[in-house]
Amino acid sequence: MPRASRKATIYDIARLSGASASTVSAALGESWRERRISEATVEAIRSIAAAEGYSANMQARGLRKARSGLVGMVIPLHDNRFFSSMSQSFEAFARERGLVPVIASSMREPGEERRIVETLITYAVDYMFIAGATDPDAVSAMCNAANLRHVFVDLPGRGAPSVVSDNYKGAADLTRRLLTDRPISGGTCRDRLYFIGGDPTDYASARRIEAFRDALTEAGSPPGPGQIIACGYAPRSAMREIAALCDRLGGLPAGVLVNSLTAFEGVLGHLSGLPLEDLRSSVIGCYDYDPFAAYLQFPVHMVRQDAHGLIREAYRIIDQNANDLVLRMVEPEQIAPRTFYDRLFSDHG
Amino acid sequence: MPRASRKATIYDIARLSGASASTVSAALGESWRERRISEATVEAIRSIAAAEGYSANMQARGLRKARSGLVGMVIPLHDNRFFSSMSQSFEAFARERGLVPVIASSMREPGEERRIVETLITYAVDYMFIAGATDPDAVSAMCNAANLRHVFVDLPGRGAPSVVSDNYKGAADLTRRLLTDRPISGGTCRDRLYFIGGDPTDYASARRIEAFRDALTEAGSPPGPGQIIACGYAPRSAMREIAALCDRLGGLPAGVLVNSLTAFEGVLGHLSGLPLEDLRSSVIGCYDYDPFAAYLQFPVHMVRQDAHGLIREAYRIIDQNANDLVLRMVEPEQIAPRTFYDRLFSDHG
DNA sequence: CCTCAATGCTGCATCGATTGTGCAAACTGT
DNA sequence: ACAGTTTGCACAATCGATGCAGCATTGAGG
Repeated sequence: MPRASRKATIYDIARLSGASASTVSAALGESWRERRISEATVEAIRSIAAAEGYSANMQARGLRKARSGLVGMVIPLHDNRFFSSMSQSFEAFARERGLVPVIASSMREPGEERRIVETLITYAVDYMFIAGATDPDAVSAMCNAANLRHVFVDLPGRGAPSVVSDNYKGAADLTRRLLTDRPISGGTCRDRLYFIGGDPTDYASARRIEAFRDALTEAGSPPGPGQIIACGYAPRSAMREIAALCDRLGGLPAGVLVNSLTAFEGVLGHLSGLPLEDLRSSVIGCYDYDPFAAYLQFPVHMVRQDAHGLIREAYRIIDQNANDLVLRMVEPEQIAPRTFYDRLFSDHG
Repeated sequence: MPRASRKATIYDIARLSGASASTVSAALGESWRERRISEATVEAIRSIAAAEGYSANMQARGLRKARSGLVGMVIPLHDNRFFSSMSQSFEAFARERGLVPVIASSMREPGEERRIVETLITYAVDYMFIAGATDPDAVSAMCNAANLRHVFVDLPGRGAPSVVSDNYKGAADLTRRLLTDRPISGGTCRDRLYFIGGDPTDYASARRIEAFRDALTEAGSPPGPGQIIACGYAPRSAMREIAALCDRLGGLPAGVLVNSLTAFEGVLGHLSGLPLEDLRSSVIGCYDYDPFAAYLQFPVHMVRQDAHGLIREAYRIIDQNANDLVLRMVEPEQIAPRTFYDRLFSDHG
């Protein structure tokens, strides 16, 4: 039992075993065979190391080998179903490769994002994923200066391979589902579909808005100017906007496509104050998925993005050492109201 | 612009500035004043470093200083509202202190937990938080061997300071609320409250079960053997158990306290198949909080744990350098059905 | 008996940053 | 003008692990 407060080093093991530090290093690593250390010596050294509770100092190893064994990922925030799923997958794949994941959240602020990337570079992460980048070009510039391989996820960059959700297809399919449920009937504003939430300068939202527009146009009723209300992600502003919309129209419109769960929280804040009858005459869709939102007083069509698939593809790009500027698409999944249990249970057991 | 693919080091800056490496190191750090480097030299070195895009190599610094600037946290899983909130707070507090957070998930497996702690130790994290530890004693043993300060969160350990949610108070208050809503009336089994979900060997669940039992006893109706159904956290088993219970009783009981959101997903799978009338005659509580779950077809009393407060206290213990075996309690918050918006908006805006 | 090769290991420089020590030059006071 | 102090910096050791180059042994072959 090591009585000292300091951790044992290879020098301690060397002293205890009578071997040299380089032999200890080789014996504890993979290279002892090619360095012609006898099996007996290796065994002896290993048992002493185990007895001393030795474990390598990654700082020293990383310094010498110029790699850290760390993989970095930047996400906008932890406290979000989509991104925390990405974290979970990111970590699982990292462990599979014997790497240690470091996940940092940028709060969607370009400054914070840059600082995080800087930090990860100083820690010499072996490669990096950036999810929902706010300034992909700046990130690529920094990574290239540091010779660091990186992949953009969920929001593409021009400076590196990217893996994104097929926002266009997801939103187009969702819009078509809403239209099937509640076909565009009369010509009044109340008979139309509305798009609420998100930031039109945001890549994902822009694609979804485009799809919404195209799907409506394809159905013979291109959206008017007031039909797309990209009021950001905050619940509060979504609540204000849906209330204002209902005021303007004199009631709920035929359908609402809410862009993001946070905006949906706000919309719900308004809807929950309405009589159930009103809700039943409208159709609600939400881009993104929450199991409880699927169980509301009224049916909600949802889209579940494939966080695991996005990360899988990102790792695949890294594994293949592919540096060409690919833009890979991963399809989201449509979730019909109140049917998630079948899927959930067929997945897990 | 640095043409090489390698990152600039202090030696590069030293060469370019005509100063020595030690002067560069001092100039770029905090110690230049006490090392009596002239302000002019410092400025010159800093501008060259900036031009070269220099940033320190943390592996080298960490090796020399025997600290890494990393803080570790182990959580059971990322993909969970409570724990991802903890991640968010953990990261914010870490940044406030100029540290880099490393968060790893143990999947509630003791083996994985040990491996993660080992890994964090090899990366020389400056201190570590362990949330929902599965084997706190083993963790403490490893940390002590490595001379690593650590704090247990959400589930206490005997080997280090701990910060936990006041599970007893939260569950007792929730139980009393349910009793207020639906006072124990007749003597039949259907007129009672039931506790569903969680693992009785788990610290948090055990405390909650104890509180449930005490609150019922205090109300003059101690729970019978079948009234506490700790069937784990999986939605599937919770769904099976609530269905079996309703079968046994011939309908929904007077009230159900569901222990965890995941179990609640399962319960909901059953409840959603029942007529709304049946639900309205029962009262539902859930330990843990989800904004959408607060908007179901029927009122749900929820408990929101104070993830931010837990982490704040954990950091406070670290900051105070307090190593005595404190067990600090953080109170959860009761959330009445459908009232969360007031709070949400008063928080954020 | 001597050469040559294989075996099993050791020594030493190295990665990049920090820090204790030392040492000129400039400056102060007398 | 000279001792003593301050200023401003350079040198070199160090952190722990790695890997190249080399150096004794031992054994085989002629």
